[in-house]
Amino acid sequence: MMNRVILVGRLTKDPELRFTPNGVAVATFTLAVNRSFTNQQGEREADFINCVVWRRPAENVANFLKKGSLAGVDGRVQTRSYDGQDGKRVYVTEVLAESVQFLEPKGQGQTSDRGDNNYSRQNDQGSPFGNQNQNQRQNQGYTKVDEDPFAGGGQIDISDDDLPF
Amino acid sequence: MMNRVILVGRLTKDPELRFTPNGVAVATFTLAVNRSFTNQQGEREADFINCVVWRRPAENVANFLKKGSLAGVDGRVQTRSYDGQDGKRVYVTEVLAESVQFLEPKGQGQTSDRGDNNYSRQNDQGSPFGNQNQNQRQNQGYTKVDEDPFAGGGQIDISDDDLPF
Amino acid sequence: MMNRVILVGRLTKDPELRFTPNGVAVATFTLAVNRSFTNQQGEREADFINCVVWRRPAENVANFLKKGSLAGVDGRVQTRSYDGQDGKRVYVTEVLAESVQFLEPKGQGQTSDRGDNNYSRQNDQGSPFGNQNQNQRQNQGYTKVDEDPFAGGGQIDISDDDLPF
Amino acid sequence: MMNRVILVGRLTKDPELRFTPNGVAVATFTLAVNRSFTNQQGEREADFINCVVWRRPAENVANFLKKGSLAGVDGRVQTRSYDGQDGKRVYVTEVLAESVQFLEPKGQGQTSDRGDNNYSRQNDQGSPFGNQNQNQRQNQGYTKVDEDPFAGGGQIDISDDDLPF
DNA sequence: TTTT
DNA sequence: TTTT
Repeated sequence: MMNRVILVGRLTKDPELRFTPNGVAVATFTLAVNRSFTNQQGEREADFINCVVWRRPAENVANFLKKGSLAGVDGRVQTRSYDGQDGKRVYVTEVLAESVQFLEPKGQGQTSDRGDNNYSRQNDQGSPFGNQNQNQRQNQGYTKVDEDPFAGGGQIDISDDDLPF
Repeated sequence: MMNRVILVGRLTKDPELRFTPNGVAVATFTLAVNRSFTNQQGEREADFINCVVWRRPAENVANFLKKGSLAGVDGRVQTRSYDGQDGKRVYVTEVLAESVQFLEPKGQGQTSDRGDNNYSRQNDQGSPFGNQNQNQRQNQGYTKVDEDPFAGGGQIDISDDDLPF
Repeated sequence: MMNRVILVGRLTKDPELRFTPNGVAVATFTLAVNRSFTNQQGEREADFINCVVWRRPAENVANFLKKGSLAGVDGRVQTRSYDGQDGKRVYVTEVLAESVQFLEPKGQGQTSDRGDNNYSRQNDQGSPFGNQNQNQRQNQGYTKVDEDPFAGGGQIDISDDDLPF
Repeated sequence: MMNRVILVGRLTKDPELRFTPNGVAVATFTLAVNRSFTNQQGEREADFINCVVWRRPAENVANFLKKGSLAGVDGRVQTRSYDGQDGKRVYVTEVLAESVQFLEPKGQGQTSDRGDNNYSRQNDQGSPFGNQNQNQRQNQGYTKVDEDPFAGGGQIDISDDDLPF
């Protein structure tokens, strides 16, 4: 079994940083990756790929990337599911970034690599995108770190069972 | 911009082969890729990744792979969206397989590689999964190739605008 | 069998463009890819990876990349061997670039993708690095395209048998 | 900077397991990866790619893989150089395997993944292939683990400076 | 015999 | 509901 994804693209908006109840950082962002070919209408389309990154690299992403930043992701494809508000199961496919590379001219040389720390690969999992997948409108309960990461209730909807502790 | 995915896993069920109104073959299948680590409960989970493949390799997939087959995929992450039956937009992330490798002991050496043909990369796109992502139960309108690939109305819900003609 | 390489790094010097006797363009360059970790001495090392690219993308590489350019490569690992001048066999491992991405701020959006053309994957092979691997000092017989690509004798030391004709 | 390689192929011979003076295991093997296309003569060629793997996965490789085994490698391209016996510098390009997947029917589910341990990515480096690259004939000074891994002098020609201690 |  |  093998599972490897490499992406280079631009953030569609600022990354979102959240924390689990245990204080583990997790950042989410969407990469727009322009296709190398044009469609029937001669337009160059893009894929908009949701990415998740945990711990130290998550903090680096939040600190160094913003809307429009060029970034590279090395990670795996991850699937999960949850019960939607209308009662039916929703399936989500996203990219778990194991390392994130900052490719902006000024940010060059910056790396956000989980290989720099001591966390085992087992740690990188979970579902920091809200239970709405690409629909993150009702995330108002979550706290972005640059606002108040430890604010009461500023938590992510991941049970501790899914977390690396 | 770069976008590359490599997967090795097993088909969760037989692949589905369909044809566009213009007779272009497209196969869909889901790969179960076991994770290399265990979760909090010590269980080894898997990711279930939807894959799409077009034209000649699609036919090879339909002919040589079945539920449980070990296969490798080299392709890209692709996103698309459609209007769900409840009126809200549904976002889908899947893998566009550019080549599929048959890794079964007997099938070794078999390849389904889009590089063997003359189609440009522009051709490989579209959305052969029904409009339900991992929920393909109501695909009754589509024709599986091993039933009657050219049956009247046996078509895929892709507008011709999305197709390589 | 699967074989996929993705690199992002900087050209160590200007790419070299040559032509086969049949006029097929081939460019070679070396990517310096900084490692994401430091060595025992706390220094960040790099890998210097030889890359080869054929035809249209080769010309794009020669036209748009130069020493220091940030570039992404999507390709395969390729090995070949030849008889060295001292009579013993020399083994070479390099990267056959199937597409090259220009990641410089000004060059953004520029792509050199073999998927844009009609060449089959079979075409991308051969050994445009001189028979000296990383030692290209005696390339004086080869003609760079911006000098005179079709000058008499301005050829690459590849037999026609290795070429896509 | 990004550097990722994924290979699936067969071992050309039994892997070789050695130990550094500090007792760190390192295995080397060559993967034959058949190309997906044929050459001018209609023959299907292969690339013969040298791979290196460290520590626990190295021991798993030595224990579970042998000549002819189907294996998958996820790693990076690594270059190094050394002074050849004739005084000139020799440059080597090989694959540093970060995880190795056993794809044999019986070995399925077996994984040799460095993500299962606590070693940081910094640890995975060095040059366990003899100083002859693809020419490993005079390795008689190294000790294969299944002979006597801790025999006096059974060491690898890596200075401690290159090792993770 | 190397890039920023 | 998207990036340059």
